[in-house]
Amino acid sequence: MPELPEVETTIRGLNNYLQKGIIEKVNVFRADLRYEIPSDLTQKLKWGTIHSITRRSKYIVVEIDNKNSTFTALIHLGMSGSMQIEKSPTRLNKHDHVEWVIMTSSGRYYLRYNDPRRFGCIVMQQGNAFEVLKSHKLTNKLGPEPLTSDFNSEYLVMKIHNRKSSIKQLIMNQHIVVGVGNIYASEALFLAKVNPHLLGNSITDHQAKLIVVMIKMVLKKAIEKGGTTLRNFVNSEGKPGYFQQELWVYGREGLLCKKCLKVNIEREVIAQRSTFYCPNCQYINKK
DNA sequence: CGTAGCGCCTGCCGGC
DNA sequence: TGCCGGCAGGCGCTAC
Repeated sequence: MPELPEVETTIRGLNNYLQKGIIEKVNVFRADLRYEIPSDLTQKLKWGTIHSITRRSKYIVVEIDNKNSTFTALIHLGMSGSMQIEKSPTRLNKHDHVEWVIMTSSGRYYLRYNDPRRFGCIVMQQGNAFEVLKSHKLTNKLGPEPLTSDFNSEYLVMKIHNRKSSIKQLIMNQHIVVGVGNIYASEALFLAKVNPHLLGNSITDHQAKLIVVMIKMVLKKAIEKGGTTLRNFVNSEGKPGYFQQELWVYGREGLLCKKCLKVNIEREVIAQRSTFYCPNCQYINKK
């Protein structure tokens, strides 16, 4: 579920409360997520200090110092995950799988990992965040962050110019650029006026420039709005995002295009994922 | 190497 | 009311 803006919103919330916190206890209620949570996680993290909470791609990256060693946890929210902070040990919600009890200078907090579908994961490896991201199988082949200058149109053209997949699939490919998921892929292509069916090898330099600009723009605006809440995404303080009000095409099948006001938004399945576009604004010019 | 398809799992919604 | 199909913000694995 969460794409880059929702994960970014989540880590900003966590950093508001948990900086330099000490992990007093870890409770694992259910370990069978995408990968089994290692059974020594509890013991290894106990009395560790949270050194940093950052984001890489859609992973929440938590670096923890403990005695003479450093560990880094990579937390992925999958399709339906979220993290929430409670100020008191309230009753657990359904699908709360892990809880960290964290003591900070402003008090004790209960951080819960909730994930109904359990497509998310929590993995941990010895080393600091940089070392683990560079070496871990899940993160060592990731493409550039979309909001950095490493992601530019020259790079994108280089990665897609000989690809036969659709541009929609390519911008969702985390080896090409990270963070773009199913909502923001449709939105960015709409803003760039590029039809999602177009193949990578047919994208012009001009279109690549627009795609890059629009990916950056849509992600930045979504972060400002606290992300998109379709069903149940809430940030770490339990509040929803507000970007769904600004969506041009996602989830608007059969509704009038808000830009051209001429035709209805269409939904088609591309690579097993719902794809929304305006057949007028994103018309394919066949020569 | 690139591409296509499957499967992991729970919940919700609409139609009958 | 209940059952069933379809759908859901991700991504790794496999086969070709």
